[in-house]
Amino acid sequence: MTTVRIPAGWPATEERARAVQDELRERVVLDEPGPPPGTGRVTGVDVAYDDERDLVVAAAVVLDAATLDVVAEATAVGQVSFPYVPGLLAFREIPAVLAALDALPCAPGLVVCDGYGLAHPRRFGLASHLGVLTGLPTIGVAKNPFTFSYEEPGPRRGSASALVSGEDEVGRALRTRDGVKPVFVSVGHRVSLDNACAHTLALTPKYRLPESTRRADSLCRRALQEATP
DNA sequence: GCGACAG
DNA sequence: ATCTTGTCGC
Repeated sequence: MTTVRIPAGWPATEERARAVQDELRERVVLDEPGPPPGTGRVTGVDVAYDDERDLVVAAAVVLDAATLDVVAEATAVGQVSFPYVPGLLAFREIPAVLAALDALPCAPGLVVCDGYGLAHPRRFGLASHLGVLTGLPTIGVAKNPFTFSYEEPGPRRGSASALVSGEDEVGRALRTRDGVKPVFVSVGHRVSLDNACAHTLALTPKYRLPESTRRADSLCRRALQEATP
């Protein structure tokens, strides 16, 4: 397990963090379709915390997109770099996620984040931010609708409806399993919304959440246990 | 002003 | 995120 380094100039206040989002937002690429589902590699990233010691552990798990077999994995531990503030999640999670991605022995391909991308108060969520910093194609798959509204999609797997912020469609509520609560998909960087949903469906042959995030979630929890006496 | 609010 | 056992159902 490698160690997290907090990037130079990492914001220390909410005001500065919002300014960074407003600045980096300009660099998001939204006009690329992204890699075709079922090809190449897909990497799930997730983070776990120990609030007692202000510890954070991130995991990155690389899957073969066709078989969903694990190809590689890496973890990173470090000190928490920012409190949890709705809308500023990226500043809490990204340093650890970057360290885990750096520790991988191979290229990650498409990165699937636990959270949002475009669906964000300033249109620059975790997935967008990670995409801009790494240049990698990214998407966000969240478990909750955050502050957004949506119409309940149809009951079957594959049904989807718009995730709405005012006038804009910022993502999609996507049913990944029959009769189960939808997930909330949004674009991060260099991937279209249709393609992001197709990837999400390809990653959910058995469970509600993408196999990538399930793997990353269990790995970072295990690693946190081992890092905590 | 008050409440809600990804993880 | 995290605290947490058993339990209902395929």
